[in-house]
Amino acid sequence: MLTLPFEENDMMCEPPFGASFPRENIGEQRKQDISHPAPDDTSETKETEDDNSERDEDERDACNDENGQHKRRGPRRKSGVRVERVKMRRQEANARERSRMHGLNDALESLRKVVPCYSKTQKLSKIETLRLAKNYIWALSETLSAGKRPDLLSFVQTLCKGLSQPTTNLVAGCLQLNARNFLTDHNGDVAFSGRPAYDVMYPYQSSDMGTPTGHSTGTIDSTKTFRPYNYQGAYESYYEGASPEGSSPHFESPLSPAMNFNGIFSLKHEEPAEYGKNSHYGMRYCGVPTRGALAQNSMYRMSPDNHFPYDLHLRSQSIQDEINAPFHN
DNA sequence: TAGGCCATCTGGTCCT
DNA sequence: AGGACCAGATGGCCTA
Repeated sequence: MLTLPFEENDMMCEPPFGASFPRENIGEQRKQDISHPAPDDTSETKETEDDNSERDEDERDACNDENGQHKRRGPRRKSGVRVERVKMRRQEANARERSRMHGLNDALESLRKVVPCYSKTQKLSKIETLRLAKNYIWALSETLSAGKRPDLLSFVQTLCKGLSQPTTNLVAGCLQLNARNFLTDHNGDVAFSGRPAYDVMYPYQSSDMGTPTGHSTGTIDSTKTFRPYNYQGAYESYYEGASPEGSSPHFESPLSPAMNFNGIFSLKHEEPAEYGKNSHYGMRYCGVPTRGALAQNSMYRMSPDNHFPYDLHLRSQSIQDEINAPFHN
């Protein structure tokens, strides 16, 4: 049984109209008044109206029965069949609608996994996911057009534009968490200690990047301008001697987030098994470095010594404080 | 308890 | 006619 019995649905839809009527959408009420004849004092559905019409018909039948007896006429029976069919179609439509919404939610979940902050335990709301995704695209575009390495703080501030305070905190928390992987050196510059944040969150086999599963667009080909970059290999080799994860979160997963850049982003993320444990959130640096033409002025360029593509300027004070500053004004 | 978020139902509209 | 899409309504759940 996919839905509640029809009668129950009717009951659900029969609260007094005035009692539940919005709230704030006066303008929409006008719109609704145009498209929907205003119900008197109920929000009965069309189906209930059908039922009412049936009842009315019954009453008319009863009234028209000169003998004072209930008479069932032909058309009445036909109407019952029709109503049954309407009910069935309505239930089928409900099932389709549920399925459609599930598909939409699946897509949204996929989106959650490729935006910079993902937690299985503390999911971003739908609206925040969309906002963050938009900001993320915007931030990456800005960075690419700027042609230089982004400042982490400004990058995150762009990410957090328009986001709610809780989401901002979450994103900032992601960065702070992963910022622990970075230690400032004596010059105040940033040196990386341990695996890069991305890698920490998404460990994968080096070979996976070359042959990403799913919708990879980046065939490794030396003739191509862009080619998928093997984060793992580069970072592992570069930070080989660095301290291990230490206290940073470590997620064991054979899954690989394939990220290829071929003029467009092609992101693939599969959820690490350990993801979300201990309330850890992942900040993934989804910029894709190349060794080709783009690399010339790109912040994604991987220098010969394989520096981390992001120039991280971690100040003494909390990143989160700075990010949150606009909210306190 | 109020408010936010979500799933579901529902009817309207558009398209095939 | 029927399906897809959309938006409004509603109730449940959760959290501050």
